[in-house]
Amino acid sequence: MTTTPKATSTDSPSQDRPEAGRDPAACPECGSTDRTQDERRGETVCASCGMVLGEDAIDHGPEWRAFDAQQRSKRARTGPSRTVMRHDRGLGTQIGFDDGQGSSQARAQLSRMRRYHQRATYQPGADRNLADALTEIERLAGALDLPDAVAETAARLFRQAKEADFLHGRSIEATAAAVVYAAARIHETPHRLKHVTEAAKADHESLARTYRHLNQELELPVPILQPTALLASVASALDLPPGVERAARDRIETVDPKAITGKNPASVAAAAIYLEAKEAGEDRTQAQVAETAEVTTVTLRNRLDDLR
DNA sequence: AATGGTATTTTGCCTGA
DNA sequence: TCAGGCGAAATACCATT
Repeated sequence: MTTTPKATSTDSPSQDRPEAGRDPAACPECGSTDRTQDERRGETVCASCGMVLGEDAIDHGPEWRAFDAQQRSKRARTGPSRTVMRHDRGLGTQIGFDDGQGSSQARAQLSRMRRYHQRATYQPGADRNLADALTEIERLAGALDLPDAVAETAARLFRQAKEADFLHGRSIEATAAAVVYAAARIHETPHRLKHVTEAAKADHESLARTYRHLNQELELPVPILQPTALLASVASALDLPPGVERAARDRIETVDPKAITGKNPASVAAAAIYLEAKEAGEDRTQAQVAETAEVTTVTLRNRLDDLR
């Protein structure tokens, strides 16, 4: 699930609120939401105080300008960007359909070439599997609302898995689901394995097993799930102001790691949110917080003890 | 009604046959 | 692939505010 900063959109923009940090889009230095782009340096700077808010912006546009279609086709030296989401990385050859001139014999030959080429491109076996898997990965990423970058990582992982002969004796579906889950973990886009299972064409059991093996075989760079990664979704689901989330983050970061390691990160996040909501006068009941974090009130209370 | 405590059961993960 | 062990979490039930 992507985070929706709901609170900011409902704030009336006409009202001047100088407190920094209230609005996550505001400049942390002076609170202004105005910003300018310095395209030469690739920086985003605050319009009122000049603080650099973002660096190394990537210019995705072409390095030339075209003023009409003719110029465009002349100046475009490249095809679409290579993508891991196509089984041939978008680099395939296609035989054109322009067979307007030439004998009927030549036309027939072209048509035959096209047909054979088509068959050769989608060769049965390996690439066929890959294409199927990529389709499934895209479908899952869509169903789970995952960003494109995650889907691309998933696709890359699947290629890796294939290279490593991981697929032998395993279902495409389970592996596809496993790489999607792995990619979500790698990108710290919190997603419960349970949710992936629901969207996947594989049962929880085999998915978990496949993921575990995948993790071992490819030695995936999966970071351990930090409670802080879950704060945003919990806070926004409870309609809490951004300040609560920030305070909760601080609290988790300053607590003795020994107190919370090995504990369900969702429960830690829930406890921090509960405490800070109360602190901010935005009381939520334990039951409410526990429910949104998908833990029980008992667990929540245990984490409250750990945090205080 | 919300919070907090406790005993017991369930669950998930790991390990080693 | 299975059993067994383990800690964490859930469940059920209680008391206190």
